[in-house]
Amino acid sequence: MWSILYYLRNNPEKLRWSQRARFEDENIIDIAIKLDNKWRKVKNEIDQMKHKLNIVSRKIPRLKDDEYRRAVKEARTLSNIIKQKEKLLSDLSLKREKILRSIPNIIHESVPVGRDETENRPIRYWGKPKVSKKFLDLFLKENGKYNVKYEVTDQNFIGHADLVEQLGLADVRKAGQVAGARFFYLFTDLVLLEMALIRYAIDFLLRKGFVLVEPPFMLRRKPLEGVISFEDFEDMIYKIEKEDLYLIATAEHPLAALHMNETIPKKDLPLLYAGISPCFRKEAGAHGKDTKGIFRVHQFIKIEQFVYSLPEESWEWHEKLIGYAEEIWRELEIPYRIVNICSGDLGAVAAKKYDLEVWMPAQGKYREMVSCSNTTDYQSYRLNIRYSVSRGGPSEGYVHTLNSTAIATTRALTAIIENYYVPEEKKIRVPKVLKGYLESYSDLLNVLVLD
RNA sequence: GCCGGGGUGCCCGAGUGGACUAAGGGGUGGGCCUUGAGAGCCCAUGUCCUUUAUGGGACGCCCGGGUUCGAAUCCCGGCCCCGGCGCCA
Repeated sequence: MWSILYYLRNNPEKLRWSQRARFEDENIIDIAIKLDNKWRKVKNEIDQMKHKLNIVSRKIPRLKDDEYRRAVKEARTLSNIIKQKEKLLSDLSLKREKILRSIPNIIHESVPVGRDETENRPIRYWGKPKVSKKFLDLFLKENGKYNVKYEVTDQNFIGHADLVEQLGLADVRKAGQVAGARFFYLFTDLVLLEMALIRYAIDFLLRKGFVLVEPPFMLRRKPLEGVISFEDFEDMIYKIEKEDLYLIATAEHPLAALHMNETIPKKDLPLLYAGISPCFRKEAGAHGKDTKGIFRVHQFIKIEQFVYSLPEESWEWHEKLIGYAEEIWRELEIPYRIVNICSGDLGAVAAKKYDLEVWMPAQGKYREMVSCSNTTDYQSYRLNIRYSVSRGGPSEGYVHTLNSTAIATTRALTAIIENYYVPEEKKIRVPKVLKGYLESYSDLLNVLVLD
């Protein structure tokens, strides 16, 4: 049974608590309960009337003359009453479904309760960030109370936006003229580095047992509604004019839709998919944020981890997915921290979310590179994805779905650029794990150095 | 884009206005049989509702409307798939 409906009928207090933790309307739960009860009552009434009608209707072909006419008349009357009542029911049913779907995912107990991103909780650190003196206070204020090693330096780091321009790696200004803000042209070195990142992430996930998928880059509204919430539509989704098609904002969307309306045999779970796709985002809710460079852009390429799991295994998988992302960033040798996103900052879809934030020396901050969510049955309910004991058997419940970034190219590039820039040489060193992918181009590289 | 054919359960496939069961086969789960396996036989195998019943009921044949006492079946609109033509990286 869908968890929202289960708790609505058996333990509504849990839903009220979740709503409170999210700083969202608690009354919606009681409205939903009332609507659900009313709907069930009316449905039951109609079912009984339909039963009567079916009995009359079925005997009609065996009747003659007066009996026949009487029965038809009775059936007609019943039929009309039912039709009227059904209008009420379909109305109720729509309202009920709408309100049920508007309830955000139930937050997990381990999610810190907090109002906004300032209350997100760092849970572990890796690496030793180099902190410029001018950022030290800020750094300590945010991270000082946690177990973090760091190194104070006199060095003044240059931001990636300035670097790519100075080194001729990208042209954001020209892209602005031809496409608008938050677009970019990347040139040889950066494109090759991007390709290397992609190849690296793909190879990494293939070794972990993921099935590599290139999904549709556009989706119809129906499947998209199953994987994102209404706000997401407004804030991030581009629509194709005059068609029922939307550009995907991440491979998560088509990967979740891959098993739409299916019942998956238990023994096939978990299903692990590594998606590769471009991602298109309006970034509508981000005016003025990260306007320079290629940190926050309208399009990028992303390698995404996506898992369908049994409900009882999804929390284990959540830890594994963030673990894989961490492995990737450890291998790239860039300091990071893992943040447990607090209740108020959690989107409607996720029950719990970890961000992996890497150290950006020029900003003096950790910045999000990876977002790893357990969406439990939020998406699987909407997309009708269940699991069963055996192939073709009756379903036992909804699967859980999880998603996590492996590598989002433009962001990963900014992290590499800032962390691997060697000012004395005006060069960018290539992380060890990527060298193998770039060796064959070594004589063509202008700014990247393989050592 | 145009013309033609099609969409039935987990799969194949019958059914073109009314049998209180969507035939039949396959798959899957369980049982019987067997020293064990296989074969064979039996049962089960969509969703929802029902103040919980070895119970009862509604719905379900691509989606949405309509006609009818009654629709998988007839009508209208949409989506998708296959074939042919056109266009095309």
